[in-house]
Amino acid sequence: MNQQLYALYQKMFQEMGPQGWWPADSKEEIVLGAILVQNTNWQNAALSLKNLKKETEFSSAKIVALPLEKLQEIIRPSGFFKNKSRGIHEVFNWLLRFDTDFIKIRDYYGEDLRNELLNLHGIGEETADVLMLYVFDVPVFVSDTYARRLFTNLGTPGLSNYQSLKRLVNLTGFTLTEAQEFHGLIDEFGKVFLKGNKFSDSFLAHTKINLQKEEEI
DNA sequence: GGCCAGGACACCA
DNA sequence: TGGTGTCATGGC
Repeated sequence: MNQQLYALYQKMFQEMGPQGWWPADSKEEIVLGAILVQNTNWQNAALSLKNLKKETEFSSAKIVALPLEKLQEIIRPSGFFKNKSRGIHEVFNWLLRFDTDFIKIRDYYGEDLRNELLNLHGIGEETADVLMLYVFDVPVFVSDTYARRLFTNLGTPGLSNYQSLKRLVNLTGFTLTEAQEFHGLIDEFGKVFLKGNKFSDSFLAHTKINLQKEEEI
């Protein structure tokens, strides 16, 4: 376990409290939200989710049965509706091959689950990790933009893309709940303190973490 | 009226 | 492997 990393998590949790990510009533809703929120804000994703719930009750069979044009119309508020509609159809067809049984899917693919997710159209590195963390209950690190900006501010150089931070972080020793909270805390922190260079005003202003250095030791 | 928000992908060198 | 253009909406 990386003590610096866990100490950071504890400090953020003490300051900000539990974030309760991911906000949803079902695993299916999390899958949909994860795709719909790509490169937009949660408010827009929520509009599409509201439409989808009204139309399908988040039933896998009903979602897959929706004509592509109809699905596009329903999710229009969250943007990129052509790409996202294709992704939703592809992912839910995949889920239906396992009767939308998420435990069965995780047990079937095991260590290959993340790669299997990446093979689905519309699921990239970040969304794959989000699904691992909140849908398949695997304690992984989501190395998203806010995470990279946070660790850059904390003193880790060279975080130019998703993999650059992802490969420096492993959450060994974190429970599932802690890993889920960690991602929520990082993103909520980002919304408050990483816009307009307000990091120096935050409670982490004097915290230093160089994960690269840690890796070399 | 431009900028940004809880990215992914095709294409290129 | 890594960089760039494109996809689109809603709120400020």
